[in-house]
Amino acid sequence: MKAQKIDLAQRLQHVQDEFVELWNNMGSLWGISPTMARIHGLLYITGAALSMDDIMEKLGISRGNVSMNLSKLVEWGLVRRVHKRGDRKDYYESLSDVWEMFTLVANQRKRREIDPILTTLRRCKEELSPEALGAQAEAEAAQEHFRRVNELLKFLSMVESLAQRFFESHRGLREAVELLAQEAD
Amino acid sequence: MKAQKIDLAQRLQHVQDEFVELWNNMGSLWGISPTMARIHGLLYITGAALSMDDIMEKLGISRGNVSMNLSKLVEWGLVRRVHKRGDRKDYYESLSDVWEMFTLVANQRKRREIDPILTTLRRCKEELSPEALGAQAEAEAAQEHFRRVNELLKFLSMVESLAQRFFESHRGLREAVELLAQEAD
DNA sequence: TACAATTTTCATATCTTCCTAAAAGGGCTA
DNA sequence: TAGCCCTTTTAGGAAGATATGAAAATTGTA
Repeated sequence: MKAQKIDLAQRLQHVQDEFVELWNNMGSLWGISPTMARIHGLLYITGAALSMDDIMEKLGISRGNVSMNLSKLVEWGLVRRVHKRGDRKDYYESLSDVWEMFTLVANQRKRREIDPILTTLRRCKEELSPEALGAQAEAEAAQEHFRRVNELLKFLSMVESLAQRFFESHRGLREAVELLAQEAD
Repeated sequence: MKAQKIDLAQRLQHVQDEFVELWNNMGSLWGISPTMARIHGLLYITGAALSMDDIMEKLGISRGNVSMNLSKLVEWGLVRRVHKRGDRKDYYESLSDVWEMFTLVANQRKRREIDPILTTLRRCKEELSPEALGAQAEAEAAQEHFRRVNELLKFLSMVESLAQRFFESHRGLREAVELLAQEAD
């Protein structure tokens, strides 16, 4: 029986390592740094509230690094601080709902990356508009530029409005996915 | 009239610069390197077939760099080589359809990032299955790990099957967007 | 308030990624 | 096949991103 327990612990450990490594790679997809992703992966897979020391030890990274990345994770909303009575340490635990996590990340990225792009694109369009160019707007080159900026703007505006609708909560996301899945039958 | 033409050229130049800079930032969102993105941005906004020398000059980057990034762009399918009769230089031109470009990028990322993740996740699930763990599968920790891996797997499988359906061509993407937009009314 | 336990900050060090310049490669044309 | 023109590859270096560790700040307790 003892041997079995040790065995189990090892197996879990192994799966955890594999999972953390996986999350590490997934960081680039989510637009977060690898270490931040690893910490989150560890918290997600274990499902436990861990202290900084736990994390330092399990991932072999320094205290400062853990501290900085944890505070980013908390800021993103993927992880929250929890306290244990009679213990002065802070503990951290991951959200457990995959949909919710995904939605949070998607929203962050939208706000931080898509929105500024839209602003710039609108300005470009402005600068190429007939009002700004006057008679020169007739020029072939100007028209081509205008057309391309506009195409892109149309596309991204659409993406943005859908995101608005479906990504503002994880319920919205579920709804969207169900809708699409249904159609796929 | 002359002054106007010069003026127009300057304005277009300015918009191009702004656009290239924008694309540069967008690189991270698409998962391509900033320079690769800038080159593509330039080709997209000008709508012209440019030579390596043109690109080197307009973006101020070295020949080797342009060469490497162009070949990646061609590999991704975002840019294609074109030849001009009586000219030994290669020229490069971007796709013009925004939907098509987006679909290409999405597919690349799926293949290169999501698919490997799914493979790993399935292996993790395997290792945590009752078959692999036997009686130990009853342990609370094992069950929690299993549940979490499984949640994620379900989520990503769904994403993957939707992507299969809707991202395999840009027509599919349009279809999906229309469906969602409709529902949003 | 003083002390001890934690966490955060920040200057420094390390690592990775990207870029360049130069050399090698490939293919026309004469 | 020699010479030219253009492209690709590569080794090394520069810039940027990340991690570290120790000092400073914060927090809770007596």
